Amino acid sequence: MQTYSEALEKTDTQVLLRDAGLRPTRQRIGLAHLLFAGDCRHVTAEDLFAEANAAALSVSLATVYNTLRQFVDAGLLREVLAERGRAYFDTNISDHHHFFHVAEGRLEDVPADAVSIAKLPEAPAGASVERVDVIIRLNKA
Amino acid sequence: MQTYSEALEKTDTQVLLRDAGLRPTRQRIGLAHLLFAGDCRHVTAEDLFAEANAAALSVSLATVYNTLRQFVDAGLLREVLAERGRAYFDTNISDHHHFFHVAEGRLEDVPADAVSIAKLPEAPAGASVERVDVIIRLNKA
DNA sequence: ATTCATCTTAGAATGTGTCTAAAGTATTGA
DNA sequence: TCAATACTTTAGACACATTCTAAGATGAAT
Repeated sequence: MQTYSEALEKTDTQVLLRDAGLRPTRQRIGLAHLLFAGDCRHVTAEDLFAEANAAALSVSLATVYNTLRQFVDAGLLREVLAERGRAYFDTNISDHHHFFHVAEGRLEDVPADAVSIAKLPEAPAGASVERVDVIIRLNKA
Repeated sequence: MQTYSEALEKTDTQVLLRDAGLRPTRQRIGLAHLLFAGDCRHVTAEDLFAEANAAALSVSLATVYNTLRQFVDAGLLREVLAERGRAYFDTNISDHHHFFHVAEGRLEDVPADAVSIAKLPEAPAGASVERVDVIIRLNKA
């Protein structure tokens, strides 16, 4: 049995997936639900895989990787590179920046209006700016 | 036979290493020479390994990795994370930022004075800012 | 020269992520 | 509703960058 609000959320998730050009399969719905249900989050593929298992969502690790990549390509997620050899996925796709707690390997959002970039160089000839990533690396005080 | 200027450079490299608390071994001297002889550069471990081989410097891949890490720890190099699964090492350790040409997988320096960050958030309690990385991601125009 | 700590190395191991090909599932059209 | 079709999922193999291990080599100090 599911509640009315859960049913609504599932429906919303299906619309989200369809709008992104992705078939709403059981796995994608479940993963999207885990990712987008609560507040904004920063997860690794392994994190999400573990969460899915814990939530009794049967999904393979390969599908978690495939799905994360599809969500990034569809603009539902943003990939953040903060640490050697591991990708983080951020459910907050609005314009913003990041703190990275080096010792803990943890990302934290910095609202766009907390950083002001007063001057940026021109893109070199033949190139255009896709995005400006600002990562503020933090140590223990 | 080596020229006077090469001898001087080798000596300088040895001083550099000693000052960094690293024994000036044949491998470290050779790699430092490759890295710091010319202009500022952005290399991967494999790049440097290939270059060493081409220069008839006998060194193992493990040593290239070890050495790059030691140079980063000693502040002689800066590690730049711009691409999933691969680390770049920048011989320019002065305060500056980067363009990243996504299609080519290539980094390009942006002088510090070409970017002006007018406002930055406070570090969260218990943390202090180690560095602010700005990466301007570029696509083909 | 001898000794000792440090360094290098080959090869194994790890960790993250991708690929393959076979079986499963959603969608479409009759 | 039922095939037919196209897309998905999956286990397991694979690829790649990087680190580890332990044994031999080298540099530094006496």
